[in-house]
Amino acid sequence: MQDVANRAGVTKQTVSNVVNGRAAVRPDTEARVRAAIADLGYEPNLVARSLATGSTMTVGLIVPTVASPFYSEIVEEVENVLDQHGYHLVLCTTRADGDRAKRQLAGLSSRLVDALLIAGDRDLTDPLALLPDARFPIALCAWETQIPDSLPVVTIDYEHAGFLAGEHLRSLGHRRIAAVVELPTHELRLAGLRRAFGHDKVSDDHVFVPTKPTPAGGFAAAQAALAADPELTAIFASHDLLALGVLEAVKESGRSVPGDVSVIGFDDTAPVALTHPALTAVAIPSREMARQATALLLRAIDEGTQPVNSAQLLRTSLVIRDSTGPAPR
Amino acid sequence: MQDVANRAGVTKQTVSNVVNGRAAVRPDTEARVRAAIADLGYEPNLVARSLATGSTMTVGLIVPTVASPFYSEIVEEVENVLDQHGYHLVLCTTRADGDRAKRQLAGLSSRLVDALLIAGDRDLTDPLALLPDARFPIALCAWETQIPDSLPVVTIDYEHAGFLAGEHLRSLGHRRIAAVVELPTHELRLAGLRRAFGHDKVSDDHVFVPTKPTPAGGFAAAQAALAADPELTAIFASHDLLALGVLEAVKESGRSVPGDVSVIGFDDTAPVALTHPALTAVAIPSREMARQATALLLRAIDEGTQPVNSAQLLRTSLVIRDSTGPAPR
DNA sequence: GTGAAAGCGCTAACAC
DNA sequence: GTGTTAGCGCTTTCAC
Repeated sequence: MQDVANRAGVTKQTVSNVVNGRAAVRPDTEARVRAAIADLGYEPNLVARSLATGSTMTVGLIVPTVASPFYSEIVEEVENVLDQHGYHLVLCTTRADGDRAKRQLAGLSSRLVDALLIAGDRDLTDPLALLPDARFPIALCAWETQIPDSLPVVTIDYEHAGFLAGEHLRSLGHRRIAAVVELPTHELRLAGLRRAFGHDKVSDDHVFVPTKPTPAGGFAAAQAALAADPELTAIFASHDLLALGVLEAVKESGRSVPGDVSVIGFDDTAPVALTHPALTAVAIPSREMARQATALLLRAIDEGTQPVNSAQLLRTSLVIRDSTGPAPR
Repeated sequence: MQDVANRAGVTKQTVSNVVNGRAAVRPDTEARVRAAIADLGYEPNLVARSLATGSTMTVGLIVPTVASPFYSEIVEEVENVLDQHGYHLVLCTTRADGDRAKRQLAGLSSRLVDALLIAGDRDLTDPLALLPDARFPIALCAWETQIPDSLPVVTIDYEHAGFLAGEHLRSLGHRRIAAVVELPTHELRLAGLRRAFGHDKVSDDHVFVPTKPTPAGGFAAAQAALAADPELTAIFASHDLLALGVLEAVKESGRSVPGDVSVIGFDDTAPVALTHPALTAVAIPSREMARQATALLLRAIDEGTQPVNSAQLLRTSLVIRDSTGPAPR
C-alpha cells in the first residue's frame, strides 16, 4: 500500500480512501492512485483491514452434516444471503461428533467470525453453555430439543409438525401405524404424532429407530416394522431420507402405496417430490429459517448489538401428495 | 493480552509463549499466566495473529453446489482433512452463476485464505486466467473440461469413465441405447460412451439433455428418450441424480429394470446403492480426489511453495449392481 | 527463561 | 481534499 502511495505521490490514507470509496477524492488524484494500483498489481490485505476495523466480513455456520438435503438447503440459503451482503461463510460440520463440535466452536470463538449460526441441535446441545459470553452475535436455527432461552432462535414447532402428520393419517382412517424415528433427536416429532393418535396407538413397540439417518436405515427399519406388524396401514418417517427407504421397503414387500400402506415423510426437501408415488410430507420451511436467522445476525452485526433474544416459530404445513390415502378396510 | 501480562507480572511475549507452547517457560511462570488467562477469560485474537504470521489457517473451497451428493461428499471430505490439520473452511458455491464465481474468487484472493481448492469446472473455466498470479497455493479437483496446465489438478479420466459404462452395456449385448447427458458439462462422458459403441450408435437424436441436474430432470429426459425410441434397451445417465429419475421413468413406463431396459449411472454416490433395483454405476473416487487435492495444498502451505504442478488421474471402476443386465432379444 | 522494541498492513481521528 | 499520527493484537528478533 505504501508502494502504491509513493508511486502515486500521495499517502497511504489517500490510497485507502480510493480503495474504499470512502471520503471524497479528487478525480485526478484517484486516477493516479488507480493507475499505481494497476501497475503494481496491488490488492488490499483483508486480514490487516480486519484487524484495524474489527470486522472480518465472515460468518460461521455449524451444521451436523452437509450430506442431507435438509441441511444442504440451509447451507445454500445462508450462503446466498451472506453473499448478497458481501460476507463469507466459514462452514463447520459436526458429523455426530460432540468433541469435534466443541473444538470448532472454540476455534470460531476467537474472533475469526463476525457472527455465528448454529443449525440443528444434533451435536451441540451441551457446549452451548460456553456461548452466551461470546463477543459476537449468535443465533440458532432448526432447533428441536429444549430451546435455550439465552440465545435467539428461529425454528418451528416440531411437536406440532408431528401432530399434523398424525392428524392427516388419523383422518384418513388409519389406526394401526408404525413410526420410523431417529431418537432421541426426533422425539418431539414422535410426541406430536402420538398426541394425534393417543399414546397407546403408537406404543413403543411400534416405534423403530433406524441405525443410520439414511434411506438404507429407513429401509431396514420399515422392514422390521412390517415384519413386527404385517397389518399396519401407515408408516411415519421422522425425516425425508428415512421416508425414501420406507417407501422402497413397503413396495419391496409387495404392498402398494398408498393402497395398502400410506407413507408420510418429514421436512419436504426437494428430492421427495419425485419419488413414486410422490411423497406426502410435513413441510419444514428450512430455507426461510436459514434466511431469517442469517438476517437476524447481519442486523445484529450492523447495529453492533446482540440480536434480539426471541424464539421465532415459523409455520409448518402438510404437503399432501400421492403416498397417503384412506386406510384399507 | 497486555492485561493478562500485567496480571501475571510478565510481558506480552511470555504470555504468547505460554499460549503457543512455543519457547520453554518456567512452570511457575506458566501457572501464573494460565491463571491470569482464566481469570480474565482471555482468548487470543486470531486475526491479529494472522496479520503477524501471515497465515490465516483457513482454506477456501469453491464448488458448484452443495445440494448434490457428489459435491457434498467432497465438501465433507475436504473439511475432514482440514479439521485434522487445524484449518478452517471457507465455502463458496457458484450455483451455475459465472459472475458470482468470479466475485468469490476475487474475494478470496485477498489473503483471506492460505490456499484455494476449486472442485468442479462448471462455472469457473473462464476466470481461471486470473489465478496463476495468486500468492497462495491453488489446486483443482474433479476437473472435466480442458485441464489448464498452469495449475495442479487431481481428477479422473472422464472419457475413460464414460467408456467403461459403454463397454459394460455393449458387452451385455445392448445396441440400441439412449444417453441422458448434461451438456456441455459432461461431453467427455458422452464421448467415452460413444467410443465404446461407435459414434453412430449414440447419434445426437439419442442424446437427451435434461433441463435440470436433478432426478426430475432425468425423469423427463428419460421419458422423452423412451418416447423417441420405444425399442431402446439401455439408458446411460451422466450423473447419479439424473439416473435416479431415469430409473423411475423407466419403471413408470411399465418396463422392468433390467429385464427390458438397463440403466447405468455415473459417480456412484451413496444414495444410489439403495435404489430398486440397485443402480449400476461408474464409481468416481470423489472423496479420494478431495483428500489428495487438499493434502496437496496443505503440503504446499507447509513448504511455502506452489504445489507441484501435475495432473493426477485417479482410477475409476465399474460397480455392477442390479440395474443392468443382458439386452432382451 | 524473560523482557524490550519493532513491525505485520491497514483504518480512524483529526489537523491542515 | 490530503497528510499526519496513532493504534488494532499479535509475533519476531534479539538482548539480557
